[in-house]
Amino acid sequence: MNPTNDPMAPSPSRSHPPTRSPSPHRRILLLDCDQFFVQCARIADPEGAGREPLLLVGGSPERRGVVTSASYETRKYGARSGMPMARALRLCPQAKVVPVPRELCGIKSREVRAVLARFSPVVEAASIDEAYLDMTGTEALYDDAPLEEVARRIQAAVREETGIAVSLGGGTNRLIAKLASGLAKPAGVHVVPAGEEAAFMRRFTLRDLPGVGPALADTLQRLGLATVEHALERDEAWMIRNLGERRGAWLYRRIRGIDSTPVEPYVEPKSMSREETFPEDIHDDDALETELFALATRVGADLRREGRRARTVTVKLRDADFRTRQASRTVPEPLESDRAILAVARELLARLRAERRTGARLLGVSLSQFGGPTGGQLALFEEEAESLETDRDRALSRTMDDLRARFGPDAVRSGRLLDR
DNA sequence: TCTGGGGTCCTAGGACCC
DNA sequence: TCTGGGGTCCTAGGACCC
Repeated sequence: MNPTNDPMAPSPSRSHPPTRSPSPHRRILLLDCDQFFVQCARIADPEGAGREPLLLVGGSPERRGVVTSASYETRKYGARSGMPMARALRLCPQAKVVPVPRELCGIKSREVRAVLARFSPVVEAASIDEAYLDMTGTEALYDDAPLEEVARRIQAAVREETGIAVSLGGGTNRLIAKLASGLAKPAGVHVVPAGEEAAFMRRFTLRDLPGVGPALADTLQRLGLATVEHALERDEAWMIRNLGERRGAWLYRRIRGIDSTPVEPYVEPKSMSREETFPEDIHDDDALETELFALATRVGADLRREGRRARTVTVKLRDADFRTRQASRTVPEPLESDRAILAVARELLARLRAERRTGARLLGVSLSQFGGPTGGQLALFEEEAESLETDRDRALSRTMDDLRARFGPDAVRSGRLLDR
């Protein structure tokens, strides 16, 4: 099967400028900032972090932190992002540990995106340090230069204007671009020509594929499959029999380099959350409620800042033994006030605590189901909705937001919003 | 080794409706 | 009395990504 003839591929028109020679396939780039948080930490502190090759960016071991980004030099010792900082430091004791420079990372990320916006009208920020660009139909803009040449221009512009070193992968779809970017690092460009997708895929292990994590890799290993090469020998029916309808069909396409997922400039968020891992487990219910209050008001402020309301509140609790449990409740009328969010969250936390009473390692509050009320059932629950949140609650939360905006986050010590 | 914080998507069962 | 199928919503848990 030829991935470039994928009938699911979106038409390349959209808002693109007219093109002299419309290409029969898409041209997709993935830009990935090299060790992004390490680069930001070095820009933030040129004299300190900037001069230290052995640099680990992330949470301190005392706070049970993990590595957010490990410098290339520390990776030689086995340090990796996502690893507990305590372990990374055992592997590389000479390393300097610095916290993530959050604000600067946000600034740099926006700067990079601003550069990319000049190169394509279709840019999707996949994460703080990654973006997909759909370059389909922009050939004329770049004098029909090959995709690789365009990628190098983007790379140079980003470096010049933001000081951030990036790698780019390119191909006829997102999967190919993503895998190619891995080969491009550090500070390189790798473009897979149209028509060579299937051959390109043969070099990877199954675990290399985005979407294949430890669990699926394990399952596949038990089925006798470790590499793309191996998996290509099985037909689709075999995949579906062993992995299920959806996953089987998905993997069958994936190992052939087929991916019709479009590049989407903006996707509405579906949830927002705040959570915290405590330096030490919390056993006391009152202390836990104090943390719940802080988290609920933070996520509530986030919600109102985005002008949203939410119908579902979820409380997440991680016990001392790392078992994670959650409880959620969906109400008929969307909420936005701290008092209402907190009222639901307290009830959910009480339920989780009643089911299992051990030390709490992590607590989180998440909001989802944004938007209007459900139809139909509305009348039935009007009274309950009214008791959950009143105009007065909403007004109070907005006032608090204003005060914090004017006088700082600690301006208002709102004692017991809990009790009205 | 001792495991962050912010997300997305999928599955599966039960309730409820037609 | 016993037995349908499909759709949607809600809840809980898990996999996965950066």
